[in-house]
Amino acid sequence: MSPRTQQQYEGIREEKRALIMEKALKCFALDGYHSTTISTIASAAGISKGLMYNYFESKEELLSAIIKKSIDDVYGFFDQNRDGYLTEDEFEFFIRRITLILKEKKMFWRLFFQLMMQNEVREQFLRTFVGSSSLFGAAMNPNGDFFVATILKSISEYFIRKKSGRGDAYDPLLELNMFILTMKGFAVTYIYTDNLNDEYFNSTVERIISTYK
Amino acid sequence: MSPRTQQQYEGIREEKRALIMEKALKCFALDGYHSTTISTIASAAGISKGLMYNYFESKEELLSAIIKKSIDDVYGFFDQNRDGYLTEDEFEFFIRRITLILKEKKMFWRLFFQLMMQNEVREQFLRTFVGSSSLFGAAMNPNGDFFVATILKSISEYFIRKKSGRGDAYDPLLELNMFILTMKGFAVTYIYTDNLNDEYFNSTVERIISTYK
Amino acid sequence: MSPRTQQQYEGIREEKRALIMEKALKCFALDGYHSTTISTIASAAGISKGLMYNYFESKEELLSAIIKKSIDDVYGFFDQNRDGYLTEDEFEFFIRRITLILKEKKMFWRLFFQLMMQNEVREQFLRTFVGSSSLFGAAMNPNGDFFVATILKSISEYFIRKKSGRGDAYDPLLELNMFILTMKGFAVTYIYTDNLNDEYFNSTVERIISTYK
Amino acid sequence: MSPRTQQQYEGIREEKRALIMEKALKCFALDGYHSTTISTIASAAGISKGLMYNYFESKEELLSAIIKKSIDDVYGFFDQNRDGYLTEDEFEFFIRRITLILKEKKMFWRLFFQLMMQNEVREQFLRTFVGSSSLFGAAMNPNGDFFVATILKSISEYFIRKKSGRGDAYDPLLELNMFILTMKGFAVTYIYTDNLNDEYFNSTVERIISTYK
DNA sequence: GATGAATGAGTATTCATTCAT
DNA sequence: CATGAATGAATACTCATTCAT
Repeated sequence: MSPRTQQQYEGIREEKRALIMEKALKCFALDGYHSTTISTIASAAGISKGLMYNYFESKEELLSAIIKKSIDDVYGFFDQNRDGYLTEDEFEFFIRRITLILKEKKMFWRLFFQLMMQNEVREQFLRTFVGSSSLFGAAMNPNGDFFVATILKSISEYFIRKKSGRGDAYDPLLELNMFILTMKGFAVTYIYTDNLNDEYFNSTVERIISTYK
Repeated sequence: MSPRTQQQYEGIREEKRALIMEKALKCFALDGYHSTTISTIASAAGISKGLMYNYFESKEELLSAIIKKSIDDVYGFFDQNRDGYLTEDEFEFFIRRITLILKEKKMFWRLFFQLMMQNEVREQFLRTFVGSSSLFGAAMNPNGDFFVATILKSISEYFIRKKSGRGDAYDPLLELNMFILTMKGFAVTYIYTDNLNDEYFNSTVERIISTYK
Repeated sequence: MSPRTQQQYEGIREEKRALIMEKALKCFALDGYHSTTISTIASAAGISKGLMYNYFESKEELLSAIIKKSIDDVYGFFDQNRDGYLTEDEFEFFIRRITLILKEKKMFWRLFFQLMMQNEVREQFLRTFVGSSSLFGAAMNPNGDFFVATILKSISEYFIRKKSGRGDAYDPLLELNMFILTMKGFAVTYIYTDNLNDEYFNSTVERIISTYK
Repeated sequence: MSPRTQQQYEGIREEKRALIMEKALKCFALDGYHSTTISTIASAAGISKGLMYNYFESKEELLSAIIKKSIDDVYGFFDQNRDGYLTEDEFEFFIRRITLILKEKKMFWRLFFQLMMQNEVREQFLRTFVGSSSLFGAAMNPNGDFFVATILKSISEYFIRKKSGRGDAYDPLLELNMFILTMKGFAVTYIYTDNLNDEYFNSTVERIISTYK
């Protein structure tokens, strides 16, 4: 009889918001942002079309919210207090982390690559990246850099340090580049293969580690 | 009325068809298939909307035609009469070929990756791949294999042959896998970077060759 | 439970009803009936959307209630027991009254004109006017005439009486007509000017009086 | 068989555009802008909903186009080359002109008043009025004033000139004010009365002339 | 009484496709 | 062959109203 408390309402809202975002992410990732209708998402979340707009202002805002949350989640996977110096073990740990994130956030990465492939979207994304960053606020380091930049710097330094004790033929930046390409190729392969077996996944991870550590 | 006139007409028709496909490919690749309207393509090709339907039955058929032609073009880049045995020099040549195709057909690869990212499209694509193959008819070898499979087989054998004279630690299949991942990563990087400088491109190619040859 | 409590509830109810109507009138008048949402009104009144429907059956019924109350208020401004005979002083008083009502009920008049401009609404309004009059019940005279008619009759007779002692050129009905047009023009001007200064307002009133008294 | 010429297409477009604007104006004026749906207008114009958007970008743009055209039409009714000095006969002619425009453009004036009554719209309108004026470009005088201002100035001077030869009691600005109020009242009355008889209309015009000339 | 989550009918708008000329 | 006017099905979004709590 008595109305729900403020907290109950908050609870309902948060839960439903999360549910919608989860279902929408999956739809966007699998069928493409444009091919996914609000109706489809609503159905997937078991609610009416209208209610969608009680939680998100527009389809675009829903997308933004998903991206923001996902980036924050990804960020949360990394140890934010590290000093930036990578030991060999930390480098290995880093690779395992990345590949774990790939698995855990597979749908997000699908969406991410998909979006990166459309000029208009990518530019907006990168602008947000560099610009006001309200969208990626949480994904910033204390010094204001986007955390991806920080990580890249650490890895870069790792490869440069490895140079000492090797011949002149070893170019740390080319090595870094090869590492990145391999990781990217692995990511794309994993993300767009529907049923990649674990054995392949794991042995590839080990191979990457043994190659670049 | 005379055969010659008939032929001329055919020629003009083919030219216009090619023009439409070229413009459409660019639009699809840059803005996305769904975000590109028939009107936009018609404008880009300098013709009216209505005339589009004189050349292609539908937007989807236009897409199919583009894919088919592109695949045939790509196929044409490879020597179809080779025996399947790759020497070291042929392997190097193969890598250079692949990266050249990447450059020459950049827009197609963009479109290709974009399409692969949508379940429905990918499934249809793969079905066509395995099934009746009307779409990819030309891309078949005399023995009926899709040429990609043939190429993969050659490369696979190349890596296996390399094993002789190396220690047990060297696993040719893992090596092959790393090679493929690197190539894929390179492809994705190149395709989705708007102004990748030639120096980076070339030195990466050399690095890949020196690593995997 | 006790009668007093019951009464207190009634009192609170009436107060809240009045508050809602007041806020709604302002919103309707300023932004338009259709452009005003139930949510907006609820917010303005400091209550929830749902509670609105505890006080008014629908948006339309809310509008009806506002109109009815406003008309009754306007009616209350006039002396209902007058005999219908206007002296010169009473005529002057009448004009001052009208212009005062204009000020006091500015928002209502805005809404009123706005509604009169839509065919469907106007027709319904006029039907209610002539017909069962549930809406305007209170605004009726004991003899059943709508009070506007009564007032018009009095004024009409006032103008006719003025004729005696003037030349044939003076047509009382035309004079009445001019008076009404001027009043209407003044009303429209005042109602739709956001910050009309008092000086203009007052001197115009004096001018109207001196012209038509 | 041969396609329509450029001119034929232009002709069709202009005719249909005019038809849509005419029907839309009527709907907007009679039922209100918000209450009129695109479907209704399309039906009234005998075309499909979709075609509406071949001629106007949006409902709002349709409204803008109607207003612009109407204002230009109204402007065309006035002699733009007059010197600004009004003789008595010209003043009379001016009043007759105004009332004629009222008749000819009744629907537009209904719409105009309706729009003026909504805060948001009015402000935008007035901004356009004073500001860049792309909307009302044609309604400007060579010296850049909106023509309404020019006309008001002429009339104002007319009333001031009339003062010479009258007693001190005669205040030309108050007289001007009364004139404007009367005209406005007449306009509103005419515009919102569905079947105003001609006799009333004409005798009122004569009365206004004889009063203020 | 009070809340706001939930619904669904309705509205503006887009766009592939058709068709008269 | 060529044009662009015309159609209609689909889609994002709004908002009055209902209802469980």
